[in-house]
Amino acid sequence: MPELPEVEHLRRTLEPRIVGARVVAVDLRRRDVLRDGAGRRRGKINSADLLAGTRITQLARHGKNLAIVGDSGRVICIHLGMSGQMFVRSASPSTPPRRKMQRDHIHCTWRLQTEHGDLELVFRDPRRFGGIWTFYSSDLLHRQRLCKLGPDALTINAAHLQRTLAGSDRAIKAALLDQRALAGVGNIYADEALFAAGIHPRSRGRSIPAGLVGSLAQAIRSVLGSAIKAGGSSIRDYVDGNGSLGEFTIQHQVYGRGGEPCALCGRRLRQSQIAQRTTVYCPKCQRIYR
DNA sequence: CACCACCCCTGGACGC
DNA sequence: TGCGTCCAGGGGTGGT
Repeated sequence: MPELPEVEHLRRTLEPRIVGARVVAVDLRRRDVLRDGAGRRRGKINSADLLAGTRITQLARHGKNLAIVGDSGRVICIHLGMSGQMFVRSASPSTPPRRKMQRDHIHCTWRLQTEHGDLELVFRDPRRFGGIWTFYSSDLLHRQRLCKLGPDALTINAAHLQRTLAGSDRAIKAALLDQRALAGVGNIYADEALFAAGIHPRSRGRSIPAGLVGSLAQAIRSVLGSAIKAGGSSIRDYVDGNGSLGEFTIQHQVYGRGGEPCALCGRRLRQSQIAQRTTVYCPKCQRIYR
């Protein structure tokens, strides 16, 4: 399940391969992965909306969103949801015949001309929680979509996190998952950052001492930063821009380890539901502030 | 406004 | 082996 580190690693692996490439054709196999604000996109779509005819100039990321910018000014924004993948493969000489039943879950492909030959960029998403948004300009991407998100979690500082949490009555875990407050943290890294900062996930935001909010901001940056270095967590469906599984090197301290002993104190890690998400924490190392 | 439950969707794990 | 059931979760929507 891709969160910020996986999307950033994806951006870094795609960038050297596709920036500078020309998009010569787009094959949209499933229209309903195209989104427009809220739900499925209505109305006509032409391939220029999906960057056909442009040269890719830039890959950008905010939170879990990946933006691909073309020299026409147009931008597509990809969100991987739970099971989305973007990867590059060598282009087949001719388009294979489309089967009646599409079972590979590949919803869109872009044929790219590069100085090293033809490539195919692929968007695949079995569970279809992800999607593709199209914009006429970077400016519109920001004004219509990214403006709804909080600051990127990699750059979060104590002052901003403090401001966000100041009036919050809800569980800190729920606040960290709220992309309007902070963009990029998902279930895995929320649990890991709270463990690293020694804060119980059910603590109320407003009750956490300011100094500890600073430690939490630091923990968020640090947990995300080391996950990026390791190439993402590679749980389940994640692959990078080359289609490779990640390193599997990240040792999660709490995520997915309910019932196992805490790495610090040896107590059994507890598991419960907070904000509709499975949450794992150490009842001894993580203090609750009510 | 703040917060929360529900829903979308599929593959994989598990029980029988 | 095969089938049914349950579960994972990001984020939008609608209710309180």
